[in-house]
Amino acid sequence: MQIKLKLHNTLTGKKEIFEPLNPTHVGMYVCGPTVYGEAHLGHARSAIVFDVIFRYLQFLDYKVRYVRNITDVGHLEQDADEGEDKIAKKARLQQLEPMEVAQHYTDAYHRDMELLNVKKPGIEPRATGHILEQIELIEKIINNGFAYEVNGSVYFDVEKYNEHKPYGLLSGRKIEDLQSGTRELAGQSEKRSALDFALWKKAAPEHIMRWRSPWSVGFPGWHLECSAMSAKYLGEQFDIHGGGMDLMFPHHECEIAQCEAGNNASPARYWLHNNMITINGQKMGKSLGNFITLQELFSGNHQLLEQAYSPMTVRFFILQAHYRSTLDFGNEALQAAQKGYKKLINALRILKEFNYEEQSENIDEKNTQQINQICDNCFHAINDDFNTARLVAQLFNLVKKINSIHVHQIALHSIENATFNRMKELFTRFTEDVLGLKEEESFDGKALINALLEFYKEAKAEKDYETVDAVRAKLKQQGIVVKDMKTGIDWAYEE
RNA sequence: GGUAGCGUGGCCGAGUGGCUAGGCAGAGCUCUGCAAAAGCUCCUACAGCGGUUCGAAUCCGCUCGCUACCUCCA
Repeated sequence: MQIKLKLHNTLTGKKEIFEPLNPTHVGMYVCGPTVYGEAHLGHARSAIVFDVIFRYLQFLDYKVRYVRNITDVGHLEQDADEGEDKIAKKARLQQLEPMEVAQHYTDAYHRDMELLNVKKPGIEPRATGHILEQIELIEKIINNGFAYEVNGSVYFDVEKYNEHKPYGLLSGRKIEDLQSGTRELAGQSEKRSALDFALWKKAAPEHIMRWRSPWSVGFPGWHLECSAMSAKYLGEQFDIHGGGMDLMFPHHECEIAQCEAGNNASPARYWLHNNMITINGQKMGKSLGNFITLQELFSGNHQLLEQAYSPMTVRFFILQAHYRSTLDFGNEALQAAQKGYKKLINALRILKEFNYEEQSENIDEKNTQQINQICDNCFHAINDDFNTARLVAQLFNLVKKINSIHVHQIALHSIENATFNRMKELFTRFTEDVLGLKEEESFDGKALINALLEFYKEAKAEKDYETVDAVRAKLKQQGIVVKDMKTGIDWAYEE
């Protein structure tokens, strides 16, 4: 069965059949986090959405080069002309080296991503490690006449660029509309137009993140890193560029302009944007201060949280919605996700234990046909712009079949052998390999040992030595020895 | 103000012209020492008003409500 993968391309506003530049390889670049704070639910969504896309492309046997950057030169805060680097600001507050702050939050991000079972990208480049590449790109843009230098800073000339190629294609904006929407800062700006953006900024004396360049000692502009790093690792043209919808304008728009102006090529063929997480219908974000960090979610330590939610619950919650829809946070929804996740994972466990031996002579045509249909539907769902919500729905249809087989309402061997194998393979691979859901052990091993020791104690009191020996043997199999001491019963790891 | 989008059953959330998504919650039944799990059944909605159509949640128009982007943000 061959259905083509379709994806929604922000650049065209349409669903298109995915055709990579090279039929066997895919290059994908996703905007990663700016590491000046703890990762929150929004970061998780973006990471998980593109993780699933990465996983599914691999499932389809593409060789994928996945690049997700770490932004450790912060973007400018507030107005460009008086901006202070976010990382530098945080560093001053905490009396730390900027790189120390960046490292701390990078580590925190990695820790959270690992908990969420997000695969590591193939390359995770840092902006500070690619200052030279950024300088080179600026030089190309200047040489092509699309940037100008003022007092050691370099700005991108949006109007000039717009004469060459339309600016605003990605976000559906027209330069006239943008111009009417901005107000000129009288005399304060070095920029020729309010729409222009910085490629290089001369550092003020107190600015602690600084590098030498042909123009000044300073730091690169807000959008440059992604252009420089994607070109370096994926080439001037590659297949997929992803990120949050909030990055569409101006970040991705500027990226396109920079690449066109410097390399004369539109960087990505397909632009994918995930929608926002909302909280009471309002966007969750750093700027609004209404975000919930992943650590708070995992620990339940937040005013809005009624309980802790495990990483897999969070992952499942995100996958139950399509990535281009907003997803509203709520305790009720998270609790529903928790139950749903466990239902799915219980079925997976059962399925793995089925032992199909020999096909019976009486084939259950109806169920065999239905299972095949559901398997087909799984592909239709995921191939339709990575619709994980529909895929999950189909997997739950299989859960019903799996559970019915488990309680012998459907006879295992009445399902056609090939169909059973197909179900087993697809259910497992879609759940684990594509959706990235895994079994999460929610129990406490030590509590279980203590529970067993209760029985041990009771049996001993009743002089039921058969049970006593059995319990001791079972625990020993797990490398636990029971210690009968005068002071009470205890256990230890077997030495 | 400009641009884009959204409004689906108690909750979350798919669906873009006919073919009851799915999860959670609720009700009943089966199973069962009790309970749970599981299965089956039920609850069958598309903001409002008009229009197009044999047929609309789905297309068009209007009205109401909400949101996002235009400034850093996943």
